[in-house]
Amino acid sequence: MHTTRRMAHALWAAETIMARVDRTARRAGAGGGPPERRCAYVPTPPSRRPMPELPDKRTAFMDWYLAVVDGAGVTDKRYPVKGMNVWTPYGFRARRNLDAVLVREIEATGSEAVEFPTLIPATEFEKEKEHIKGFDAQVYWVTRGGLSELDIPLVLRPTSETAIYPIFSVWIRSHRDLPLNVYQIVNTFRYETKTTRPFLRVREIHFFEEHTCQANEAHATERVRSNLGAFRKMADAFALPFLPVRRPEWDKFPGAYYTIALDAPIGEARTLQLGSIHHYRENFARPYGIRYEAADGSQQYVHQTTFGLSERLLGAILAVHGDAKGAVFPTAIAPYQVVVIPIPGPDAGDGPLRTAEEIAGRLARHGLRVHLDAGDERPGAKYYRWEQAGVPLRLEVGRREAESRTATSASRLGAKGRVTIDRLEHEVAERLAEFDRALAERAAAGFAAAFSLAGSIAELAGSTTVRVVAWCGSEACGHQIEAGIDGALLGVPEGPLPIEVGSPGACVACGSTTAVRWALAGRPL
RNA sequence: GGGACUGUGGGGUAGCUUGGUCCAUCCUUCGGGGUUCGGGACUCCGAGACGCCAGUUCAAAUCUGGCCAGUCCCA
Repeated sequence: MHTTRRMAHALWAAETIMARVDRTARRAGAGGGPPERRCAYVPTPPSRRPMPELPDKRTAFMDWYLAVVDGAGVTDKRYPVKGMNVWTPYGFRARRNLDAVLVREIEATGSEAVEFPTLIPATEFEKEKEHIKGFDAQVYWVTRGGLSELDIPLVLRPTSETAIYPIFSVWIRSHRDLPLNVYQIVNTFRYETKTTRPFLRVREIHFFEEHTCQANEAHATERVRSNLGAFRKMADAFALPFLPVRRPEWDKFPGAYYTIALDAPIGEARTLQLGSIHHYRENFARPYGIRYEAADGSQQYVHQTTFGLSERLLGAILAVHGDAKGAVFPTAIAPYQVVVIPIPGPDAGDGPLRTAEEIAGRLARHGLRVHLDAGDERPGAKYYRWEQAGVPLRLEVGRREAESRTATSASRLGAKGRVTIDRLEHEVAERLAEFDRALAERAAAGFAAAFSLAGSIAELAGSTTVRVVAWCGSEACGHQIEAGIDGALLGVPEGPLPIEVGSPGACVACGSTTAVRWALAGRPL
């Protein structure tokens, strides 16, 4: 069996992790520490060696990104299927925290969780012509059940429109059933042929998708706006600046009336699509027969929207916030918001450890995600490790601190200080808030510097920022712009531009002055 | 879809040209002992690999073929 050895490796890895968890659990049991020690998985990068020098983020972005992801210990890439990675306990904490923010914000807009099956009959999948054409080359097929061929093959959902809409058509009878706003967080599958990257391009996608049905086009447009508002709040929580952009016709979601992509610039003219919001009009409602009886007795098709996000959002957070020391997690999703490190020392006794335990216990009871690192490593090694892992705040307790009832604090962004144990909860909350503010400022500065105006096609060559260009809207001109930047015409921003550029004059491609608007051009990852 | 290249312990590698010196090198990692502990400690002992299948040969990590997996470039 060709997979035997690699599967053995995978099993090995699983056993290693389980052994580590057991060991940690045993230690915690013996020590009787705070509850956080029960599953204190310390992210252990496959190699700690290359850390003194990460590749340069600006000039070798992808090398840097892969090293950061490795060092953060959030995923294990050794699973023997390309593009399918393992979430480690540490990484899964980040994902769960991220999902919690998505759920909170989407439910605040009146959406409810559902879950549809993973497999879709080919007959349903093929109902929407444009849609199947868009996904043709990317779907996994299930053609056998046990030993027999299936009479109707099944697809592993690449997205769930065609799984959900047949059911919508029986759920919806009357205008009183509208609007219908539901979302699910499930895994979807796309057979990527290009190189896969952890979180950014994967074959098994951890997918958030909202599907809604509205009475008419205006209501659907309103839902798109509402989704955009919800995403703004999510992005705020992650300190992640982005720009909503209406994709050009040739780049919209298959079957959509229009697509609004949520793009984040990540340096050197590169952009990362964080998610997308689609207005389908009646394009799916017609083939799937999703109709309702209006108040006046007439039969109407619903207008649908969808809103999709994935773990790529986590990749973007790592990509945007990470720096020369490794990952940086905003407190909203940090697996551990605070790590407490006791510093034993020859004449310190057990004061530092006891004080560190007290601190960790109190912060945990206060509702913070805190980790006590009382392992055998030397303090310096722990500092490096938790910096790589992106923990926002570190508290150090040595002899001096234990004696003076304080802790030394060090923000992942560099700010050092001291907290007094009397006012521990309050002061730590303050430090975390400061950290989030500083992180947002740093990201905002990067965002502001990520765009510039290009007055001609020639100027696009070798761009190091995302370019703002005047565009007449024609596809031919769009492709000329794409050739000029060796990337993509991202589309027309929804709302204000990120930089002040006045009003557009003539299209940079054809020189036309009619229907000219500002558009963005960049190199999507 | 077309082409080029790569596959050695958990991670990174040396060895491959010219088969034998290889019960496979070095770093890291992992387990155990001891000394340590305020920015990646040291030391002693131990563990772990030639992608898979065939072929050639006295002898294969090394040569040949097929397969599998992956990377890059082009479309």
